[in-house]
Amino acid sequence: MIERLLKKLSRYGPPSGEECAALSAIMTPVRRFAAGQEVIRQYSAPKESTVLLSGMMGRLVMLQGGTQQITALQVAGDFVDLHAFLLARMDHSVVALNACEVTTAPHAELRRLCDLYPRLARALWYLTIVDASIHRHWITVLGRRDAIARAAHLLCELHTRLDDVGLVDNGQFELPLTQADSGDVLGVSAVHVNRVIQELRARDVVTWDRRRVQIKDWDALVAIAEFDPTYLQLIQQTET
Amino acid sequence: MIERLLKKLSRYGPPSGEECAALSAIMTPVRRFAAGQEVIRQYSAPKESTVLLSGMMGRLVMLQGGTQQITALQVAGDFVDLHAFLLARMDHSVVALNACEVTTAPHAELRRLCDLYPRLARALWYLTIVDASIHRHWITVLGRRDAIARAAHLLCELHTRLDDVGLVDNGQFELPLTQADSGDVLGVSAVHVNRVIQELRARDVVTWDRRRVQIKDWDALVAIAEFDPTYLQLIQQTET
DNA sequence: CGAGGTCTTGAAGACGATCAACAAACGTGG
DNA sequence: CCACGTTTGTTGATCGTCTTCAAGACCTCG
Repeated sequence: MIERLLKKLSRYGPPSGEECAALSAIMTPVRRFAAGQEVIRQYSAPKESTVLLSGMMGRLVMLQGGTQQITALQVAGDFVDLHAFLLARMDHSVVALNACEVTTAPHAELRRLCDLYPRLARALWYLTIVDASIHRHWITVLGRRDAIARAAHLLCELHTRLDDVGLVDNGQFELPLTQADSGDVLGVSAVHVNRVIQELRARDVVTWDRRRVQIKDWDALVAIAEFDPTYLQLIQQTET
Repeated sequence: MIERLLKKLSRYGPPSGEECAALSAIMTPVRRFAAGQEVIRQYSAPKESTVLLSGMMGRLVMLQGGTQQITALQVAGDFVDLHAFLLARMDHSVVALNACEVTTAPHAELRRLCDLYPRLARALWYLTIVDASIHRHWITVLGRRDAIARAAHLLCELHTRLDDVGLVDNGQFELPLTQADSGDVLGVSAVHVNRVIQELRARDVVTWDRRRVQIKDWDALVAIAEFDPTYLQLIQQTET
């Protein structure tokens, strides 16, 4: 069930069969969420952490004045709120962007496993650190790049992350974000997202129609985004 | 020596005397850095992690075209690059913003302690998660707030974090950032930083002169920044 | 006292926000 | 299966924020 998660964990150092089995064993039955549903509520204090099995979710912060910001996107195999394992309260909500399947790991069980298997604990820790690396990267994207580079960057990142879990088909993948949602990710208005997409289309770099993206010129997209996937930490680590 | 760090760690759950002693014991002798010095080089693979004892540092990413972004500021007591413990390569450099004192913890020793003391491991993990929480918050600040709110937010955050380690004196603290540096934190040009500071001065909210900031109207500053310190996680956690 | 860094100011222009209106796609119920 | 309402996407016009460039003033430190 959680193969995709185990694959990500193995990037830090393959967990033993025993560790994999132990982690799999504490997972609760699959639950489903419809597009738009709130999976985790801001300010709540969950007693379990959620693994996304399929679909896409966003971490959403509501601001006064009705504006909102999506601080992260989660794809299949991500441990969506592993940080809640150690943090008292959620500082954001998590919403399903399309139909999603999840399973959860009770915090008490996680704690037991972390005490028992220090290397598994570090592999989980590692996941949260990769998350932080992605956050830092988006700080530079939002701080220093214009709208078209931001949009291109989003597509590059999602292409790479989705490809990693086998969800890219010939340069084509599902992007369940409306243009308004994309604006909340990129920190620009929905109208401007539209104009930027048109620009990308005009340059024959991508097509982006009805929640499906097709990359037509990867190199050009990478150039616009100044994309360097290092920060995604998709290469194998070696415990020194 | 690392009292400030231990205090931060204790927020997750007071480490035992044994854990504190063990952590203190692996720390290397104090090293000093001058303002402007590069403490950790981007793309390097450090074999030890750095604790900032005094001074302030910034995590800096260089971009093509000569622009740069500071993705985080570190204050006394911070474990500056604890994430490097688990990450193969630094995706950014760390520079001293004023005269700094540091000590370091060799990764091999850290690993040994984490195997030995699972609760200490979780407290360290917790530190990296608070870092990520701060990153997420800055994503919303950069994505959704204008320049004056960003500047006010920076001052609010630094006031709160510095106050936490006893470095605020009557609303006054040292901010060793030039206006150009501040621009690299806030994602705006140096010129605009200047204009925003003048606006804050004109509104009688702060004085900010020669690396010293004096908060004159905290409530007004908080209002401009829409500052809510929850994300800094400065309240005591309780392990459930 | 001179030199380099930092701060300040002005003017011009780019980028993106906002508002408003309409078109296209979607989904829901009759 | 169509009708209708709602959501999403598209376009144009106007306006404000912030960038860029350039120049001068002010510190600070050797």
